[in-house]
Parts: sequence; C-alpha cells; structure tokens
Amino acid sequence: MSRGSIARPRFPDMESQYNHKTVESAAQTHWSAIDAYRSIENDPRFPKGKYYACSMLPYPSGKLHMGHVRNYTINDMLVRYQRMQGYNVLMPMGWDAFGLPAENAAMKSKKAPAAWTYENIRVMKAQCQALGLAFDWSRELATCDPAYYKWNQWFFLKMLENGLAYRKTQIVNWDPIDQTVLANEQVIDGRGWRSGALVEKREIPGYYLNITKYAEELLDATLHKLPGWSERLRLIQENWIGKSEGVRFAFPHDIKDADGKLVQDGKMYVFTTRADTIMGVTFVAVAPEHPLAIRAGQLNPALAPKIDALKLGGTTEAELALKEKEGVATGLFVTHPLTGEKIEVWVGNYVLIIYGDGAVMGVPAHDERDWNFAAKYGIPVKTVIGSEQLYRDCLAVSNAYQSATGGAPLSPTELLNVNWNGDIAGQLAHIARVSPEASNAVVGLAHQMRHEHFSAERGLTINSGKFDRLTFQDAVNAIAADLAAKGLGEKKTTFRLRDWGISRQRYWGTPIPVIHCDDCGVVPVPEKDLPVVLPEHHIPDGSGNPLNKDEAFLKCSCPKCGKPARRETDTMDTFVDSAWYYMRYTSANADTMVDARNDYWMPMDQYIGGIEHAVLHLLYARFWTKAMRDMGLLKFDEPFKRMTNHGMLLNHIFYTPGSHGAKNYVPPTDVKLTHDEKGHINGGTLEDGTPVLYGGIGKMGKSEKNGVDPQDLIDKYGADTARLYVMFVGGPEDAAVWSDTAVEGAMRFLRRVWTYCADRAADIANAGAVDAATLTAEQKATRFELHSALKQSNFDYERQQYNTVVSASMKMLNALEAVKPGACPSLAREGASILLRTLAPVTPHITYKLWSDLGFEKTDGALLDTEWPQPDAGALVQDEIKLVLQINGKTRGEIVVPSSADKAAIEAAAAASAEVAKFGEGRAPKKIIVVPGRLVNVVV
RNA sequence: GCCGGGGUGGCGGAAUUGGUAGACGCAGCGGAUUCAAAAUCCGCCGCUAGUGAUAGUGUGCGGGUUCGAGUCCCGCCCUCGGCACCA
Repeated sequence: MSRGSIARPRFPDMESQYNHKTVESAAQTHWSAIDAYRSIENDPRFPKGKYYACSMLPYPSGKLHMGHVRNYTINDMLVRYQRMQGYNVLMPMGWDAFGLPAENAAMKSKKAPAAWTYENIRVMKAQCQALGLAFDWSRELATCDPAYYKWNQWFFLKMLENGLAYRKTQIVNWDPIDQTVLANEQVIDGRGWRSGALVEKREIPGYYLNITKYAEELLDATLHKLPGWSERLRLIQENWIGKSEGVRFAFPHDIKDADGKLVQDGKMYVFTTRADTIMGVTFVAVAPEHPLAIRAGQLNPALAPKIDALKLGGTTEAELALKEKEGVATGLFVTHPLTGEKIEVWVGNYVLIIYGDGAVMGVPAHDERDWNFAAKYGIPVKTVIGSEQLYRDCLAVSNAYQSATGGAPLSPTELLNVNWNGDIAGQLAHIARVSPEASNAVVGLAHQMRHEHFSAERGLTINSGKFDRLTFQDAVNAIAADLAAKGLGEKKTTFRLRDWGISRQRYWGTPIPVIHCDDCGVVPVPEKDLPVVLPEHHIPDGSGNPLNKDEAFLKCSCPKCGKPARRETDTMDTFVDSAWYYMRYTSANADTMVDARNDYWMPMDQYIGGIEHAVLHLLYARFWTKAMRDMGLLKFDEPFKRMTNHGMLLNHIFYTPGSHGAKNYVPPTDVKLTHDEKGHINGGTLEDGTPVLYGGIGKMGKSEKNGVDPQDLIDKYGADTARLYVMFVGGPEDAAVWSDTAVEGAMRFLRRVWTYCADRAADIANAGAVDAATLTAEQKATRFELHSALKQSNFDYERQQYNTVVSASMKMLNALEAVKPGACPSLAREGASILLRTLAPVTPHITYKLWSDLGFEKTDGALLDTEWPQPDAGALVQDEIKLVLQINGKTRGEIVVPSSADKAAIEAAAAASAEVAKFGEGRAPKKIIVVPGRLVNVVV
C-alpha cells in the first residue's frame, strides 16, 4: 500500500514534484506577456460592471514588510475573486514618496531623499511583482513626481481662491539647535529627539484648510451614510469630529488693559456642555496665554513667571488628563452672569488657548478635573445637581435630624452643601452629639454624592434658586434663555475637529505655490507656472530646510508687479498627497486633476488599510472629496463605500539585558526557545548558549528586531506559500502572531495539492462529468464533503474571512485524497476543478500552472476569468442525517434518522433512544425540542 | 483619565451569529516506509479520574435569562489600540 508501490500515471509535460521557482516564474512570465491585469473602463468582457479595490499606498521605506504582504494579498484575493465573479476590477499601486523618513535617511547616509526614494521604489515594486499581485502597473504613481504634485498645488490654489485655504499663525514645536520644526513624536520629554535641546513653542505663519466647514456633513455621513465601515471605525471618527452642544456665555468684568480699555470689551467668554451646573461655578480658569492672564502678569509682575511656568508640558488630551492640575490665582474677579457673585479668575495649566475661548468655568462639585483643582487650592465647592433619590434621602435625613434635635429642619441644600474642604469633621461631630443616626446618614450621603456627582448620569438641579428641580435639558434651556435675555450668552454647537494645518517647514514635500513680494505681500503662483518644481539634489543635514539656502529656488519675480520676490519654502503635509491619490489612479496621465474615467471607477468599492489611519488620512480624504465635489470636479459625496482595516502582524520579542536597563534586541530566528511547565515561552538561548530574556509579543518592527523579511520567505518557499500563510494565520482584521513552523505547514499543503493533481493527471484529463448514480457510498460521502466545503468557502469569500477560505480548501483536499488514482476519474476531475478555482485567488501561481497543465484551460478557459464554482444541490443531499441528542440540555449521544423524517418521527426516535432510557431515569419526556437538521433535546 | 477592540487547548485559530465547543493547521506522542536521515503516509491528541467502555468538568472571573449560552443581560479582572502635524 505504500506510495512507492503505486505505479504513478505520468502525464506529459507535468513535473511530479512541486517546484515553486519554476511554477512562479512561468506564471508571472505568462501574465506579463498577456498584460493580464490591465484594466480598461467599460471592458465588455465583464458584464457585471466595475469593482475598484485599493490598498493604502505604502511609504517606500526600503523593502516590503510582512504587513504589506498581508494587506496586498487581501486586496489581491478580493479582486481575483470579483473578477471570476464577472466584475471589471481595478487594483492600482503607487508610492507615498514624500515625507520625513527620507530626510532622516539622508542625514544618515548622505544620499539625497529623491535618489533614496526612487531606489526604494524600484526594490519594492520588484517585490510586489514577485508576490504575483494583480496590480495594474500602467496606473502607477509616486507622489514626489511633479506630474502628480502639480495637482496638489493646483487644487491648493483653487482652495485659496474660494476661501477654503487661508493663512494664519500656528504654534509649533521649535528646536533651537537644529533650527527646525519638530513633529510631536520627535519631542521626547520636552526635548528634541536629535539635538536634546529644550523644545520651544513658536508662533509662525502657515496655511490651513477649512475642514471644519464640513464638520457637520462629515459627522452626519459618518453616522448615516457609511454602512460599509465598521462600527468601531465610525466611532473613532465620530469622537474625532467631537460635536458638542452647549452654551457659550460671558462673565462680565471691568478689568482694564494698560491703555485703560476693557479687556475683551469686559466679557470673558466660556463654553460649557453642562450649562445646568452654571449655578455651581465657584471659580473660572483661563489659559496662560489668555488676555486676562497676560493682564494679571502685568498688574502683578511676581505672577508673570508663575503663569509662564504653566505653559510647560504636553497639550494632547491624554497628557492633559493625566498631568497634575496646577494653577495660579490672579487676584482678578469677574461677575457671575446669573447670581452677580464675584468669581476669582485663576490661570490653569489644563486650559488650552486653542480650544474654544481659552477659558473654562469651574464647577468643582460636578467636574472631576475642577474638583481636583479646587481641592488643591481650597476653592469652595457648591453642589447643584442631585438625583431624585438623593433628594428624597436628604429629606429623610433632615426629618431624622429634626426629630432627634427637636430643632428646625435642615434644608436639603444645607445638607448637600457640606463644605468638603472645610471642617467636615467639626460639622459632623455636632450632628453626632445630638443624633448618631443622622450623623451616619450624612456621612453616607457624602460618599454617595462623591460618586454621583461625577457620573455621566445627569440628575436634577438643586441649590440653584429659580432653576431648582429641573432635569438636565430643562435646566439648560432655562439658563440659556436667561443668559440670552441678559445679552450674555446663547446655545452653541462646537466641534473638536480643528482646521487642518498643512504647512511644514521641511524640504521633502510638495512646495506650497505662493510667492512673497515686499510690495504685494503673499501672491499665489499663476496656474500656468505650475508645477513649482522641488529641486531634487539637496541632502538635508538637520540644520533646517535646505530650500532656505537655495537661491536658484528662492529667486523669482512677483507675478503681480514683476519686482524681485522670494518663493515660499514651506512644503505641504504629506497627508495632502494621500488625500486624493486613489482618484489619480483612475485618471492616470490625465492633463487635468481627474477626468471622466474617475466617474466610472469612483466611488471606490473597497478600501483596505491599517486602522492607524482611522482618523487623519480617512477624514482628510473624505474632506478632499467633498471639496472637489463642491468645485464641480466630481459628483459623489463619499470616496470609500467599504473599508477593511487589516490587523497588525506580531512576533515574539527577545533581548539580552544591557547596561542601565537597556535592552539589546535579538531576532527571534536566532533564539532556541525554552518553555515553562505550562508550555509557554519564557526565554531562550543563542547559538553560543547565551541566555536571552522573553519580552512578550509585539508589533513587528525594526527597533525590536522581530520583523520577518518577506523576501526570505519568497526565496525559500515561494510567493504562494507566503500568501497562503498570511491568509491562513487569522482573520483579515485580527492581529496575528508569526510562526515559522506554520509556514512549513502552508508549504506542505501546496505540495499535497500538486501531488494530488499529478497522481490523477490522466484521470482528470480524460474524465467526463460526475454521474451521481454510479458513485459508491464512500465516493458519495467524499463528494458531500467537497461540496459542503465549497459552500463554506463561498460563504467566507463573501464575508471576506479568508482564513477559513483556506481551511475549506484543506478540507476539500483531505476528502478528495480518499479517492485513489484510477478509482473515480470523474470525481477526481470535479474535485480538482473546484479546488483549483477556490484556491486561485490565494495562490494564483500554482493554480494557474495546474489548471493549464491538466487541460482545464481548453475546456473552461483561463483560470483568471473562468466561472466561479457553485455547490451542487444534489451532492449536498443525504439519505440519513445525524442529529445530536440532548437530554435536559446535555449532549448524550446522537440519533440517525432519514433526512425526510418529520418532527413527530424525530420526537418518537428520540424518545425511544437508549440514552433517554439511561439518563432520563425512567421519567416520561415533558417536552421535546427539535432543531431541524441540528439536534433534538428531550426534557424529562 | 476618557473612548473603543479583545480574552476559547501547548500554539494560530473555527463555531454561517442561541443549538455537538475546539473545524482547519502548527507543535507533540505512537506507528509504517528507510541501512539511516529527510520527505511522505497512518493513528492519537482540552483537563481530571479510570487499563477500559465511560463519567465529571471546561470558552478570563462572579451572577442572571433560556429546554439549551463561547454567543444575550448585569457586575468585575486582565490585555491591546485611539485620544491633532511618524507615516
């Protein structure tokens, strides 16, 4: 029975062993010769219409990494599947070629960013081709190509024209030693990442795009018009846009500036979403840059350095939430707009000048941040919100107090207004003397209040004079109306979303097409002079933007008056490049930004990329689309109908300890693993026996040295194995951990596919269609397995769950191998025909070769465009079916019934079963539940 | 801190969405083939008890709903992301 004893029928021109190198080069040569992946608008070969699927364009960092392989294989499977379904597919590719890494690389290698970038593109393109990805390379683009960024500039000028782009000063991180602007991530503990210099905040002019004009539309579409986006992604965008409805109102004051004029016309504005708590304001806090803070510094010079000190520290929401709240009292007072009370102005390090009016009202009783601030500085707390229950409890305590003391009742307000910063103990001690019960009740209330006040639940107003006992919305309405009547405020909607600052004081980007003239000011470059070409020979050295020293670039004449002028040296944020590249693919080489072809392909049917782009890129792209729409360049509202966020690839991390707690990372491939008693990895040793420590599982990356080079995989196992592995390792949206041995398993499966086909080549070539009547029981069972797996595979293709598509193929092969060569040629043929087609999108090379070698191409056409297989209804019919038998919900066995059995017959069979006799303990069935085709549950 | 995703064997993961938990694969163990090894093929493989048939138990923890819960509800724990110019 051994394999060697079987006379293997040889087939002409077919190798008996799978050789990935010859198979893959043959397939790729063929596809290239027939230009297999060129997409043409309205191609009559594809009657079902277009299907545009695109991966986010990669940054050309040097080599592909496994994340790319996964991303592009998902994309490739999608379009290959859709093409076999009859759609006219488009899958283009390009390069996000501008950006900071090229400048950093230039500093290290002394190579110009342009040369470095183009070399990387060459290498990565070759790798894409080696992977057999079905890209239409005729539409390739690089964003650093003047033919591309010309349209960034053109559209920027259009935005300037209609007010969508404007110039204002912006606050940036400035490195005084390197003379350069730093990104937030380049600031580490307040110092520049290269120079170590203390980073300053500088105000410099820059260009902004008015994305907030579209905030309402973007939010509305996020919530209602993107059904193909995940809930999670929509939520991230919703939070980012951050709509909040509240009240903007003023605290009047008579604080005057040095010239004797009222500061800000005597009105200090704040915005709040909790207008129901305005009666609880006990202080106000302003940002260190706020006019009142500046004025306080002038009036009391001792305060100025203290106020300046509050400017330090990060400004992101996360940093603000975690940092210690600090402040300085100014000795200045404003007036509460409703009560007329004097309220002291503080300067707080948690108030940002860039948010709203740069000032907040302080309600310590109902805002945890204000609470912490007030507790630290002894600011009074005034409670103005309580739940109905709390209100009733107060009355009960008051009554208890009254009956205990025989004195006057305590009002709920009195009870609730225990001053938490004052002598609570003293107050309680007094109550305790007269009534121990009341004392306990008060302590309990204090705890409960602490909990309730800061919870999201909005209770009733109390202690609020004429606004007492109102629900949240009623209180806001009443208070807003009163403020409006006094001319001091109104309801307002604000967004967290801010306008998009696109100016970068960097070299390697799209030049902003404006000219500075001493007489005319800032003048746009005329359209006919576009593109403003970036000189490509500079090698940045870290001392600021080389364009600032490039006289040839700088020197120009003013387009308005003709006098000598200076060119702008700021370049655009690279998110501008990626905001619309997917539309340039559709209109490759057009002499306009986009042309009619864009109307054919867009909106995109499927976009694929990492979740890390959930906000910036995706929001900018959506904004850009709407801006183009409003300028009449296109007719749709949203660019991406469906969005898939593939998960990260992870790997184990190992290191040897260095001095001062440093970690010397070691590639996992160099480590011989050790395991603890439960079988978990807990460390390992190097070749020479040096012990290494286990650092857990983390994202594949250069710094941890735990990346896997796809090139090694392709060389050793071939592209098909690499593709099969990355699809099999987990669902497209899940994170996946790398495993070397699992790659071997993927290779093993492909060898078995090859061997199966080679051993049955003669059967397959000569067989006709399956005649179900002539099959043996075993062959019928095999065919049932085959078509069941096909059904699963088709289901999973539709829901893009590619890991189980692969396992379905494995199930097919497991079943088909039971039919030995020569035993049933028709079934062998049907099996190969289905298996090769379901595998084609995953492993296109081996399936191409087997499909053509076995002669399917002659009967069914090229695999790329052949018809997608459907399960045969007849093959899925069984004479008898097994049902799970449960007794009282516990699985106890199974019963076999004819597939035609009705509910009564199944109930009877179940009741009569040995299991019911055994586990039912002689009791008669009370109830029998039948789930058709699945199980029967007998309740006794 | 706030918001979100996720916890299933030694490992990656499945369970067509309330119906046999662990499909498929990796690793491991036993066997066949081989002079030997590689490769390949066959079998076993959640945990506990038992030689065994079998029984009990089991999807992060604690409750609940249901004939039936990995799946639904309530309360926790852990973990990974996001929270404005790295792409």
